[in-house]
Amino acid sequence: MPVQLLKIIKEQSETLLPSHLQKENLQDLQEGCDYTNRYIQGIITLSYPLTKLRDGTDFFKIVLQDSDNLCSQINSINVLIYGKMAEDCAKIIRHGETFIVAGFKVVKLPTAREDGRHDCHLEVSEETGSAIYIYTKSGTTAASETASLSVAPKYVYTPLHHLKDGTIVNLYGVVKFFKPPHISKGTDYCSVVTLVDPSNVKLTCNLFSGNLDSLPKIYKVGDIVRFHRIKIREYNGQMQGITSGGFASLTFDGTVGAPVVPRTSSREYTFMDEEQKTVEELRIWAASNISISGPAAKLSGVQPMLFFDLTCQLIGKAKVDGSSFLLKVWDGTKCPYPTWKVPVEAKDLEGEKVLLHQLRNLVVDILVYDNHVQLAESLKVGSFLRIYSIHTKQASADNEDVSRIEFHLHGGTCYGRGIGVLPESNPDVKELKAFLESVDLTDSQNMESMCSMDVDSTFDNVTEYGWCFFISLCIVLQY
DNA sequence: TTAGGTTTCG
Repeated sequence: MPVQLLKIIKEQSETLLPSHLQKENLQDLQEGCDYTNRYIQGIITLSYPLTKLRDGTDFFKIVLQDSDNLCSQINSINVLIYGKMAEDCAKIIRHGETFIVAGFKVVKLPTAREDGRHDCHLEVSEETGSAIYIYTKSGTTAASETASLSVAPKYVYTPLHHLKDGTIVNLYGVVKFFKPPHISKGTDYCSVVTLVDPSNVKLTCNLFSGNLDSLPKIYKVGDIVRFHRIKIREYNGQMQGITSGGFASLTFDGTVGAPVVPRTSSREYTFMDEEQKTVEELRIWAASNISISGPAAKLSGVQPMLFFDLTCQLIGKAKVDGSSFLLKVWDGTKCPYPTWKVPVEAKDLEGEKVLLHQLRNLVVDILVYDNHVQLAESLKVGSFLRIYSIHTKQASADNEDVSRIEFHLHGGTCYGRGIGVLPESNPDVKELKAFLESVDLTDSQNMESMCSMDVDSTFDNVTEYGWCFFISLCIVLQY
């Protein structure tokens, strides 16, 4: 049986291996030595597609990380598997699982590696007497002829002050700063996240993915994240994290006492009591060590010349020109200043016209620029957003004697400037929805008549449309 | 590859 799936019980994995096998350290591997009765154990951090060599031999390559020495400079190694074993392994293995190989050959590479991996690789095949043991999760019986029960792999989490250049690690952190996912200048979405932990070390991570959904779902400073398989590099004298193959994340609300429910796009993830405890401990630490009082504001609290984060509902949107896009939003409160209206062609405006008119004194126009345009175009009317670092600017048009407040989301991502879509399950969204449903639109009309400075009125006879508006509003708010 | 935190052309 070349590839065996083993059942492991907590830490006692060795007892299930043949007794003649001795463990070898990754750091001590040398070309030319006899490893017939030695084994290397590690976590699978990367695997490549199964291929065939020119002579028809199956070939499968994986990267193994030494889970006992996560902090050492060189802690991973390429494992090249040939023949039947390659085929078997390709069917069975998953990232994060523990992999043991015995009876391998060590081959030194001609040039030094620069990616933190060992300068040798392991060659493994049935013909040379190799044996492979995989600790797999229960249920993954795909290609196994043997019993295949086991516990989930045990992950090791590195505190932020123990990170070393060139390693791939798992870690927890509290979000101190973040840029919501935005389109990078390359091919992927990018999110920048700065974490801290009780060691008081900061780590800025550059996360990239072609799939928006696989980046962490961070909504506010103070959220807690768990990253798996993040690569650590030194940049400008500081450690930096960057996504590597197999990167996965969980995000938790950072509020003490809130349910510990991970936000993730992974179909499968491990999350046990121990991890729940870690999240709860980090919440308590963060409560007294992180300032989460962000620049959030309601529209009723905005002032000219201010940057703030707005949680709101999208009511309408419109193309303006190639480099800017209009979002019409509300949060149920009224801005104390007259606000600008961005002129757009009626045909370019998407959104329920009746509702837009009904809410016209509560809706504000936010003009987003450059890199935010593409994301803004994709937003669905009715969805809930958090727009980060909106700039309010006071400006008066030549033909008006009153100055109006303009809302801009400038280009770029400084200070986390960007747009995030919040799910309906988000506590802030639930609160906002309840508030929006309670807004008395009769009052809104009254406010209009009382507010002499507000000159926006396309047509004033609202009573004529009253019931129609009310019913439409009820329908929209239902969704 | 991309970004690498530290606000604004509009």
